Amino acid sequence: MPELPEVETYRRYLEANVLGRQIAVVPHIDNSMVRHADPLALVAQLEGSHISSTHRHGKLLFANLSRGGHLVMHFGMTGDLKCHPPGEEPRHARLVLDFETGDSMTYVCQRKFGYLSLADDPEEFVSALGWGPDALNGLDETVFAAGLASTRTPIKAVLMDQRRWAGIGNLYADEALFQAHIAPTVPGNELGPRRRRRLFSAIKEVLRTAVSRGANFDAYPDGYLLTARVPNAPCTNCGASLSATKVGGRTTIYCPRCQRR
DNA sequence: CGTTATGTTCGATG
DNA sequence: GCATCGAACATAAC
Repeated sequence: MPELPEVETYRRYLEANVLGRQIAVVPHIDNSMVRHADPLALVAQLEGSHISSTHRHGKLLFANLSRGGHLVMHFGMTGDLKCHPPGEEPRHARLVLDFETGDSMTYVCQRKFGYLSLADDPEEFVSALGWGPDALNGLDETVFAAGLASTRTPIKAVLMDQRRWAGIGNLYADEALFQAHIAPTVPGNELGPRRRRRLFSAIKEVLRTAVSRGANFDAYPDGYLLTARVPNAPCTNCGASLSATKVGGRTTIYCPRCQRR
C-alpha cells in the first residue's frame, strides 16, 4: 500500500493512535531491515520514548522520538502499520512496539523491500538519498516544467523518478496520466505547456483526492482508473478496452483512445 | 512449474 | 553524462 497517499494515511494513523504514548519495550525487530543505522541504537532510542510528532516526505515516514532522533520507515511494496493487542503480532512483523498503556503497534513488511532507520534530521536524510521535493506539498510548476523539459524518457518513468520529485509510484502515475489524457510513453520533453499544466493539475488533484479518501480505492470517485485498473476493462471515460504494456519496467494500464501521444 | 506484485538500486550496454 | 534494459532483493498468491 505504499505510495504517497498510503504513507500519508499511515502518518495520520500514527498521529491518531500512537502520538504521545510511551514505548515500554521493543519485543521484536528484524535487524536485516535496518539501514544506515545500528539496530541496537535504534531500539535504544525507541525504548522509553514517545512519538512527539510525525513527518512525511514522498514515500518516507518519520516519527520524532522524545529521547532524540527520528524513526524512519520506508514501506517498499508491501509495508503496513497496525495497532493490536500485545502478543498478537500480525504476520511478517518486522518491528513491534509495546506501549506502556497496554497495546502494541507493528510495522509489517512481507517482501522486505522497505527499510527502517534512525535519523537526526528528516530533511538531511531525504537529501542524502538525493530525492526531490514532496510531490504533494513541495513540488511547484517551475520545477515540474524543468524536470520534463530536460529528458526524452517516457513521461511515466519521469513521474516515478524519486530524484525529480518524491511520492509518485506505479499506480498513481497511471492515474494522473489517465486523468490528464496523456499516453504514458510520450517523451517528457514533447509535452507542451498546455498538456504539462494539465498533467501538473492532475497529479495534485489525484494525490489530494486519494489522501482525502484515506487511500481507500473503493472510495475513489467514479471515473478513476484505480477503481478498475485491469487489462481489457472498459475505460470509465470512453468505454474502449484498456491496454496493458510495460513502461519504465513496470506494468502500465492506460486507455489507447483517450490518452494521446 | 511460471507469472505477477503499490519499490529501489546496480550493472551492462549503447 | 545520458538513456535503456534487465536482474536483483524476499515472499506470497494465483
